[in-house]
Amino acid sequence: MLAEELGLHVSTVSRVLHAKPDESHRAASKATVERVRRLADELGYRPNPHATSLRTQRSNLVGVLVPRLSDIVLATIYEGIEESAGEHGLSTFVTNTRDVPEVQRARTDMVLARRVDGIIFGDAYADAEFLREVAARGVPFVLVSRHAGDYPSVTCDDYLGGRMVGEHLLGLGHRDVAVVAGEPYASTGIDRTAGFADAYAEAGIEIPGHRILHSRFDARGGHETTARILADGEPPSAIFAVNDFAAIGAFGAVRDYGLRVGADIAVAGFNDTPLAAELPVPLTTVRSPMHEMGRRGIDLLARLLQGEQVRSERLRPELVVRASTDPRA
Amino acid sequence: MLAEELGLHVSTVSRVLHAKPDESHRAASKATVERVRRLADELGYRPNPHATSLRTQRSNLVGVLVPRLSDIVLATIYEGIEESAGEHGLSTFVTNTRDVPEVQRARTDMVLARRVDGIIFGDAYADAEFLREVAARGVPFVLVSRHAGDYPSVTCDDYLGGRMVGEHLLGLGHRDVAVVAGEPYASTGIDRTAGFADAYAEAGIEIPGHRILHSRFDARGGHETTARILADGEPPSAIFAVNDFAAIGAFGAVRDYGLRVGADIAVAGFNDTPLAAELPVPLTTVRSPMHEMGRRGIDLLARLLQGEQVRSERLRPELVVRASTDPRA
DNA sequence: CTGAAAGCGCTTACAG
DNA sequence: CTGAAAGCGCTTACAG
Repeated sequence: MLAEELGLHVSTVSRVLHAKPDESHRAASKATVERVRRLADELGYRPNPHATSLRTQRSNLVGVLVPRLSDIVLATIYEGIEESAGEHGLSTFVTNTRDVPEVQRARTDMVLARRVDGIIFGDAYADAEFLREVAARGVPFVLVSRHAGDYPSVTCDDYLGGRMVGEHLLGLGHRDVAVVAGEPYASTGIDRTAGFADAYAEAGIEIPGHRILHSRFDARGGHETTARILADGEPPSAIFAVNDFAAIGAFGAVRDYGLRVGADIAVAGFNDTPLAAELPVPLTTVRSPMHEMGRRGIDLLARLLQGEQVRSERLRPELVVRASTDPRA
Repeated sequence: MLAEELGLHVSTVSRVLHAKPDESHRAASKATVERVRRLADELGYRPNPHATSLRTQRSNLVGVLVPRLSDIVLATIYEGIEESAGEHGLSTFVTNTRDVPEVQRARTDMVLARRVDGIIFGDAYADAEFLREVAARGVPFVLVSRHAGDYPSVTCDDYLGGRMVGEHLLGLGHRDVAVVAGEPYASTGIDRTAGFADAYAEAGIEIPGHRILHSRFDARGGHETTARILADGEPPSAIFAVNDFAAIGAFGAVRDYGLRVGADIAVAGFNDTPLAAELPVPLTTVRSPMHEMGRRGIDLLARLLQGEQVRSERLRPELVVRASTDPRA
């Protein structure tokens, strides 16, 4: 440690630098404390975190696994995580797993090899199979975006969001509707679809199985799946895509089919990404607190690392009506 | 190190684990090598990287600074970086700087405090002022996406891309055009605008200053700036927005103004993000090799860390014509 | 009030 | 062929 031009022992300096403001007197004399502090920030001294980790057996590092960072939803959640991590004295690093189980496993091993104190999974499979293994290894972790099993998670109330869309479309008189439902292993798509279907069921309308199709979460996935829906007999009068990208892909498919979004067929998405409002036909969608989800996620993990008990959180969504479902909007 | 149930000294084990396949005989006897290796992967042994870093004075860590990860362009570049980093035995971590100089400085300090071996900047200011400081500190770094000064960089040939759009619009007969030019400090926007303007200049058309407006790089920025262009006298017949998000924002502004993209006014973007093709009016844009940029960026840095000399790379863009400029497309 | 020792888990040059 | 020592930069309980 460079601060030995003070003629002090490392241990003294270390003590000073670690003392809480109010008990610095236990570390060294007032004069010494003063000198150490001054030189430290004059030199911009920063303890070597590798040495600290080695010594304290705590890295203050957390690994974050996401399906892909190029998905703006996850990127935004990660921004929240990173932002709040600093406030807890934690450093984070993200990695993409593309929702591929072998990659999830490999990346988990990688972050563990880097001796993280905990993990945030943004790519949980609803079956929680892999998570059980991780839990069995005693690794502290938290889920964001998707929930699974009883593991601590911070999610949007996706079921409620799906209901909101269902009730909205019902209110507009749509009775023949279809769902671009996302991947079958993600609680987001599952819950949004369930909430939507339940709203219809309560109105006495059972959405038939062939109207609910799984899909990838990106624009191309939404396009392909919507094209299949449109190719299947009479087109529905409304489509609920469980995220905005899939909805934008639905726009493309509707366009190719020769129909106009909003005028001929209603389309709704989910997440209210920044693009939704800017589309030529603005997209009706459900605002989910992505940033907040990230912040709360790391907060939860920080508390877990302190040994506290934590409870899952479910954040409230909000319906945003635009012209893609309601021309008057 | 746990592998001492072999009854061997740590140093022997370490030697074995670090020997290249062909010279393992210099590390230990054949039998010992065998035993060590077997137990190591039976136990999934992974050396503690903090200890290794401390000892070797090399962290194999690289810090990546980007304006924001929720910008799909940067997120995709980062995916390329992360992918290729593994092949070089490097680990990366990203952080957002929001293009704010104080944040860039703070985050640079932060990654340095974590003892990275090098940095990749995706947020370089064209004036290179801050980069000169970093270089003066002797930190190895590489730029991606934007270039600045003579520092090693991997970028798209943005000037050429801008030219391509200019020539395309000229070919379609557009003479009164406007540019949503992006932030004045980013080489991407600067070069794309310059290439575009030069194409027009060579055709004898000087684009007037009030037709070239700076803007934020996101959808809202594109919207606001386009609205200003449209409010300023007779609308141009075509708009070049220097990235796809700004172009999508331009879509929104054109729509609000009561015009139709493609039919009444041509709009072109840049980057060919996955959404471009899916828009209700598909977007003409320039494909830039984002993923590849990331891969090459970390390759360059890896070579720099080996002490090699490196040269900047400029990757070739490709024009993708769609209906937003050409209804026949 | 301050120093000195021990030790976190490695790697490397050296000794035997 | 293998062991033992030194040391990377810290922190912490202990001694004086």
